[in-house]
Amino acid sequence: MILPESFYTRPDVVQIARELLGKKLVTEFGGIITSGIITETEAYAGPIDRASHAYGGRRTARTEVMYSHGGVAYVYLCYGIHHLFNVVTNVKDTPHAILIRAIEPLEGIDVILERRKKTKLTPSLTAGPGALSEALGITTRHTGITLQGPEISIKEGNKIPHKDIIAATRVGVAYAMDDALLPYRFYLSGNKYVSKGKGL
DNA sequence: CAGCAGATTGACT
DNA sequence: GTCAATCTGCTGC
Repeated sequence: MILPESFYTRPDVVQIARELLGKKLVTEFGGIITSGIITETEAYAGPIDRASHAYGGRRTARTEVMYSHGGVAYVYLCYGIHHLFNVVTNVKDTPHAILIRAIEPLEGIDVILERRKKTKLTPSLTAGPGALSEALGITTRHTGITLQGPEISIKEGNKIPHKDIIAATRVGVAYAMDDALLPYRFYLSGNKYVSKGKGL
C-alpha cells in the first residue's frame, strides 16, 4: 500500500510528479491521523533547473536533504512563515524534488479544521503548499524523514485517467527565466482543491 | 555584516 | 487589489 522507495528513486522527476496525482498523503503525529488525496504537484529538476533550490549544485544547510536518496521529505520555510512540503526523488547526490502544492482532505478533517483555525470545509483549507502542510501538521522538524511511515507516508490511490491530468507552468518562479516555461506543474482537471497560484 | 527577494497566505482597503 | 509577516541565503559594501 505504501509506495516503495523504488517509486522515488527513478530518474524522471517529471514523470514521478505526474504519477503522484491521486495518491494518498498520510501523516500520523502523536496518534492523530490526517490524510488527503494529492491534487497538484510541481517538479524541480535539481542542478539544471533555475527554479530549484539546488540549481547549479548549490548546497546549504537547508537544501542538504535534497541530496539524500529519494523517498524522504524535504520541508523548508518560505517567506519565514510557511512550511512547504516536498518529496525528494532520484538517487543520492542528485537533488531532485517534487513540491506538493495541494491535496483534497480525506481523513481527520476535524483535526485539519482545528490546525487551520477554520470551521468550514473550503478549498482554501488545503489548496496551496503552505496550507496543506499546516493542515497535515507538517513542519520543518520533519525534513529528512522517510516517507515509508509511520509519521509521513504516501500510499497508492485511485488510478487517474490521463485526460484528467493537466500539465502547466509552475507558480511563482518567473525569475527562473526559460525554466519558468517548462510544463513541470500537474493538477487534476476540475478538482476544487487546486491552488490558484498567481499566473493561472 | 546590512539589505533584499522569495516554490505564500490571510487580513484589510 | 494591496500589503505585512518573518526566515534563509545571496549579493555587495
